Amino acid sequence: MKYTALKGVHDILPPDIYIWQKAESTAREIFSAYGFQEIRIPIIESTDIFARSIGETTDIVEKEMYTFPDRADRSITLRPEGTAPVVRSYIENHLYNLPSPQKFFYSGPMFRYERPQKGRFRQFYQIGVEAFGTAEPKLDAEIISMLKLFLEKLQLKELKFEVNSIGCSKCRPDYKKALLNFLSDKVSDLCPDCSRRYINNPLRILDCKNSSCAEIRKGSPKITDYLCKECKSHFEEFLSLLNILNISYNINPDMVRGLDYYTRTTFEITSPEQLGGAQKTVAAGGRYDRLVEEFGGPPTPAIGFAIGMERLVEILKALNSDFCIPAPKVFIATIGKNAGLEGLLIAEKLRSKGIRAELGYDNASLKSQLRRADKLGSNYVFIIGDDELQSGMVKWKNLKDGSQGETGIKDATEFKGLY
RNA sequence: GUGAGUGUAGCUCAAUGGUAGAGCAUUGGACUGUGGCUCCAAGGGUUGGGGGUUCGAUACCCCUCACUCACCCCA
Repeated sequence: MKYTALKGVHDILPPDIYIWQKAESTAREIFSAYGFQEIRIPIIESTDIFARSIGETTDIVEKEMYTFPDRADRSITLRPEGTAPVVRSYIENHLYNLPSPQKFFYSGPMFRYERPQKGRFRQFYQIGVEAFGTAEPKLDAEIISMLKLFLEKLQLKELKFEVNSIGCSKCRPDYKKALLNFLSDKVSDLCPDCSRRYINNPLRILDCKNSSCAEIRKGSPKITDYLCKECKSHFEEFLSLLNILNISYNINPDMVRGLDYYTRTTFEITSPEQLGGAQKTVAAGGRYDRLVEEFGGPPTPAIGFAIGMERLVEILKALNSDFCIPAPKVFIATIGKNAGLEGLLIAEKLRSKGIRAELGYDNASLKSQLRRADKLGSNYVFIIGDDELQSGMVKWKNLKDGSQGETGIKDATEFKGLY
């Protein structure tokens, strides 16, 4: 094959596209009900927007970004995630002058240069939301509830909600110190990755899947025991609201998100492994109360999440949820040139009324036209040949029950079966 | 970046070193103007690419490319 898609990118074709559309329209419907408005952000940004927000030492920034110089030698990056561009836009367009909180959603492709596998791609799609301007835990709970409602609308019930609080700039250093202290005499027993993390990013040791590391960190201090007064009460209120909203969740004190900007609330929605492969996180997010300020905006607490569309769609397919594939209302089979013209006129009239009408082509035999009508799932066929032109009638046939009859050519477009 | 597996028809897969096949799909016919079911037929292949061993390679060896899965990381 001469031309193939690049590694880790893929075409989304029918019939899968209907699952995507269903997920997207459901997101729009639910998110709008919560007051989230769509914003469209660029796919390319200055590299430092991502480097500064996600964190210089994270894997995303260190080795996964599609970064290249443009013609004027500026460093450009294909967005690996949506939060940083939305924050940039929020500040650049002075959206903080609008009444708070401001709530947005976006949808589109993200890019990360990784080895592809099930549920992980170089170009992948996210639907994400970001809400700015209040630190109240009510917003955190509302957002989780919105996500739950969205998933329920799509008939997904087997997903698990995990929540945690990773504190703030005040309390996290204390916890980090306690963790380092706990691990100090065990560093040599950690896996090579984790001994590196001990230096750059000790919190990440918590979610290492290596079984010996899991053993070593048994009995390690928990972040939730080290939260400062404010973070602690924020977390407790958040949890009590989840209870009031009847949302079941696990507190997972080992869940550390991979991006540097997170503070306080973090959460993940995961699927059972048999549904989505090893990449089981379908949606994830958290608070980033300092990021707007760090980007040069006014101090503005914020929270958001992103849904991995490919992973979501994979689960929907595994669950065999049925999504309707649009079928034509009527297929117009014609025999001969004159009848072909008459069929074209009828089809055009129906289409202008928004009714999907298909035509037979290429002088195909009536049989093959009917076969095609059947394959398309058409409800009705109209049959027009010389006999019909003579008598001024159209033969109709209902392909679902096999009934047939005649109607005048003049009022074929009013045929009751089509409405 | 690391490791493993797989590449044969549009798809799913056979062919144990001896003439590349089946099912499904496609197109046509049986049924000259009536779909689905059935039967018949046809089209469709440089066996991913390159090299090697051999009288002979889809099969064995080497290289390469692609895909898949997993690690890592993340949505």
